[in-house]
Amino acid sequence: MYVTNANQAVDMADFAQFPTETCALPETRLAAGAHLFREGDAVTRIYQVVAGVVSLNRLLEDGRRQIIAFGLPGDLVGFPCDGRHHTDCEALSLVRLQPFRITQIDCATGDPVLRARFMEAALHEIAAMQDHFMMLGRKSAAERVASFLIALDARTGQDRDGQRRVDLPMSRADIADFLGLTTETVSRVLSQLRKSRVIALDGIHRVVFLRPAALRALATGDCD
Amino acid sequence: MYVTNANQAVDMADFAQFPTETCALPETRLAAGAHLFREGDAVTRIYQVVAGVVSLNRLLEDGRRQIIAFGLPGDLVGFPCDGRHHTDCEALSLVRLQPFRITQIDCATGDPVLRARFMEAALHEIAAMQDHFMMLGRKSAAERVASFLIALDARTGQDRDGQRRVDLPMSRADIADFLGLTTETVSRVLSQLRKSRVIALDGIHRVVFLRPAALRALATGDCD
DNA sequence: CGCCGAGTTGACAATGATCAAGACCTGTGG
DNA sequence: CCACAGGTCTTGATCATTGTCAACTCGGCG
Repeated sequence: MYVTNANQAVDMADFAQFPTETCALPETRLAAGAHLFREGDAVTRIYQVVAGVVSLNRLLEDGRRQIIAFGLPGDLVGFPCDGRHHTDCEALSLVRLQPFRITQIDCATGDPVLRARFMEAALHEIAAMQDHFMMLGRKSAAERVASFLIALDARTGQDRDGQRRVDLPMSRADIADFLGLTTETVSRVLSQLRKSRVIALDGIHRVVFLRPAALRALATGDCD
Repeated sequence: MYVTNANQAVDMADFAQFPTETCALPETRLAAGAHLFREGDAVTRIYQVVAGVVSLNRLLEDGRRQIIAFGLPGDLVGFPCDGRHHTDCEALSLVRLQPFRITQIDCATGDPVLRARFMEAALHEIAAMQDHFMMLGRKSAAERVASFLIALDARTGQDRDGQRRVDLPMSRADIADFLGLTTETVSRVLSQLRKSRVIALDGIHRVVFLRPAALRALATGDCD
């Protein structure tokens, strides 16, 4: 999952399920904290997240971390480049994944339907990453957090009592590493949104949208 | 072109030329400042840069700009998503481009060889963008500029008198919008590198690498 | 020669990072 | 069921990096 402009829905979730019957590999399960693959690993499978959340990470030698994307249900993770993974993939919760053999995609012997869907997913991935660049390069801390909440809501938000609410299945540190901020800054922005009654926090890992319009304005910088 | 870690060569340039004979469309020429396409345009062609440089841009309503990537000779630009372009594409110099019909790629009627190369290019694009995330999210201004010079050198650098030298075909503002900085900061970092004898500036648009090792150390943060 | 845009440099401000302390969950064991 | 321990989260104080605003220089071109 990447963060997009408020007015652009993230549509990875709209993808039709991959045709599992054509290449039935058993579902993989992963406990929170476990790694599915690491940067540099040879790619033999790609995975569609069925349930739970994963993160795609890159590390710098000195420990700085950037989360490239979160993998939510419906997302495809593990795009190869020259046969290798270019990120770590870590489970943030109990995760279920549907694996697909890479051989079914990258050569002429594979399934054309699967290959076409894979191509489509890769192009969506590129478009989503392009949106995310704008955020990392040009948006303020408040804009980033607001954009993140809106994007997450578009993917996994629920209606309850006429209010949108969204779970944050990841830690503040994960959010910070995704947005290019520190945990302290993420925490401060959330507190500020809470104090200004734009959101409410229902426990640490659930956000209720009190004034969605204000949040949208914040995300796009229209509040000035 | 994206900026990668210093130790990872940008390899888009290694791609075999696309088989132009299979779908011979005439080369497109574009003057500096002209737009090849804009965000939202329907995608009918994708293009391989033959000569010159283009930039792929995204804009925020308030004018903030992020350059997603520079398109250097060999690079493929115009990846579609749901049939639309998701960035503007602007020529930064006189540019020559080889167009390809999108119909040859996205459906079963297309050329399999071309489609495979397109797939490969898309996956390389994803990997390159992942590298760039680390820079925008986690690197300091000096690290970004140093990384940028090294990445550009890997693509278009020349040897002369035993020294590497690289042209900067874009303005300081373009570099800033690519790196998520301001023109002033880019200028200051370049001045500082010049004063510390890491680089020399041979005119505004040419950099000579005096101490490449120091530049590499700077790019990866090893200088501390 | 003078103009004009791009680039550079300086002074200052602001945003977000860092460092530190305290509060709050959550799981474990008595 | 409660107490404790360890991590996560929040909040405050301070600092550093980078952005902003402004002045000035440089280089190309009429």
